[in-house]
Amino acid sequence: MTKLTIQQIADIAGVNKATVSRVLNGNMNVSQKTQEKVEKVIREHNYVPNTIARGLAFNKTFTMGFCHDYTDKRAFANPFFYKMLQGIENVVYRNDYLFLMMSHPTGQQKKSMFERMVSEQRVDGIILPSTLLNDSSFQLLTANRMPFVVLGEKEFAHRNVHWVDVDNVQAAESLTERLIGLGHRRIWIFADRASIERDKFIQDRIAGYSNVMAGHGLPSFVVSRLESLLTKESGINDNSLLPDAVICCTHDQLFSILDEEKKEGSPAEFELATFDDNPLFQYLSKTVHYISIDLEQMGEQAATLLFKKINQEEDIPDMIRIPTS
Amino acid sequence: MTKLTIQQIADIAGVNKATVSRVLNGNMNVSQKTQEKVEKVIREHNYVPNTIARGLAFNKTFTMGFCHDYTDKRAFANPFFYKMLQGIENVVYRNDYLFLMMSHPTGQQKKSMFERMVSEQRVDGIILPSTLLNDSSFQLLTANRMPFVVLGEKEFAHRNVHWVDVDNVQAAESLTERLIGLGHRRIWIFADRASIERDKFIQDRIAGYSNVMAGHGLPSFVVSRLESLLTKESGINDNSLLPDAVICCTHDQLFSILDEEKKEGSPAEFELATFDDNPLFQYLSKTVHYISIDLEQMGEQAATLLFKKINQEEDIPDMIRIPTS
DNA sequence: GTGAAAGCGCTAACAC
DNA sequence: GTGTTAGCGCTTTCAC
Repeated sequence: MTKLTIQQIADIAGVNKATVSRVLNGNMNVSQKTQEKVEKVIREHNYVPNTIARGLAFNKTFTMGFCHDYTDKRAFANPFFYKMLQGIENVVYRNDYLFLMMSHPTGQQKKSMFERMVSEQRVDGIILPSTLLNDSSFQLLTANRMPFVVLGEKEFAHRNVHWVDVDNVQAAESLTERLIGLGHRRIWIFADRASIERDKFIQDRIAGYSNVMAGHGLPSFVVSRLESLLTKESGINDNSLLPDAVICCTHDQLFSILDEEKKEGSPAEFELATFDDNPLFQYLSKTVHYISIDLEQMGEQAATLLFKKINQEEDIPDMIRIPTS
Repeated sequence: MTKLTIQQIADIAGVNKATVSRVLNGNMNVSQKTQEKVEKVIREHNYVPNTIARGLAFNKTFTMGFCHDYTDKRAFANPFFYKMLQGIENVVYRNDYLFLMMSHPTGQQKKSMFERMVSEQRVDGIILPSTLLNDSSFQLLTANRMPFVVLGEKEFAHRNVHWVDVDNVQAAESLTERLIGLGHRRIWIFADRASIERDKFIQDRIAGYSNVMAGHGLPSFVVSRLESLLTKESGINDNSLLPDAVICCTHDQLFSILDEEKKEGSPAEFELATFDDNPLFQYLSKTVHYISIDLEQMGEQAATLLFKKINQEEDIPDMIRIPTS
């Protein structure tokens, strides 16, 4: 049994292939009787139309792509990343599209799958993480008139680029409120100096933290040196001068504190908090407070936005912020 | 600048589109002069042929797919998984194919992307993990004459299925040799009862371990209860009756031992060993010996095998075993 | 060596 | 309501 074509179905049903096409596409100009007859044949023969040919006729692929860089292991290690993919798929489904993933490894001489997919027009639109948006990928996308949506922090400034990102200010606010609610008063925030200047999301997190601290009449402390957090090296013995809780802006920082504690042998006397969950947390001796981000919603928003671009709708928001909980 | 077609290139170059096609496909029936002229136009206009149309003419997609189940987070959490994808891409490249990934989540009512990709013939072949091969996926693949290769342990017995797997016997042998080389003599192997009976890869690992132990005149101990490994509950105080090294057949078991040690507060006095690396290992207080598997090679082998099937070559091996180091 | 024309499987504009 | 035909962008006979 070789793959059936629309012509064969038409022959079996004793109609023209155009009629079969009409049935397939829910065109109303078909009599009840013919429709049922054709549907019966389709069902009995398990006929599935060839989307390649369909795409050629429509000049569409009915496919949405997601691009990742698998040299960036962090994303994949995060199980919530899959929640986001799930969110995208939900929306892709509703639009009867296919969803596929492709790679765009950094630092390769040959064309990445991303570059090929875009230049060969194998997808109607692409979702990509902000880490992959740079001059060259932007050029490629626009030169090929490929609609795209970016996930993550907005580093690459350009008009006509659409973003979906987490609301980091709000996230930091909620997290700080939570720690205060737990009775903490000497809450510090830990971020490295370079990223404070460079990364918008770090600045947002610090801003959210400061807002809440100020609102409660508490002082803010932004520290960027690991040593200042640890009793021994700071030489401070008076615990009241040290934090009772530390918010780490990134997971790397959180782990650096834990590593240091392990080396010193004695756990510092403060609680830890950070953004987003991590599968490692359950294996740690210390409890880590974190604020979780609804990545499924983030995926859904990104896909919805991309469909709007694909369908050339008006009034597309430049940026969507996902709240946290 | 809208997307160029072969016809436009032909017009610009002042030749027939068939000639352009011949140039694109390296057909030799083109004069040196014409060829250079056409190539120049192609280069100057950055023309990339539409693979969808190309595929329609060839009745091929020039695309290889990889299917995963993102409800199974283990695979993705393992950074070496990407080494495998890299291996696949290497081979896919050499064959001038595209490579894409799709999902096949378990327990969904609607058709998965995998099911759609297969039934709509969007790929020429598929690589899938053994966890996803079952009666229904097998049916679908064969009904659509879709070539496929399975990665991982051979659970689903069926003629005409091709597998690429790790050589678990050899892996266990190397690991055991290593531990003996480190001076260990009372080496035990830990595997849960159900999987000893059910899983071929566990049986292979135990076999490899037993071979080497026997070869050194040492006794083999296969244990499947956690308690028998831990001093306190076994009530044994004589350390010489307990192991000095334990090989865990799975990472789950390794972590169950670590959890138990943490609860008891005192680390057991034996070393741990297992198969395959894990990003968590560096965060553990205890050193874990492991044997690493060349997943890049595994990916390459799988893709090579799949191309052989796609090209309907003869003499395709049913199964390829990847050695470990 | 090159061009003209048919065809891959499908959709859509136009007849009837 | 249904059939006919042209065409999506490409490859591939088959002429010349």
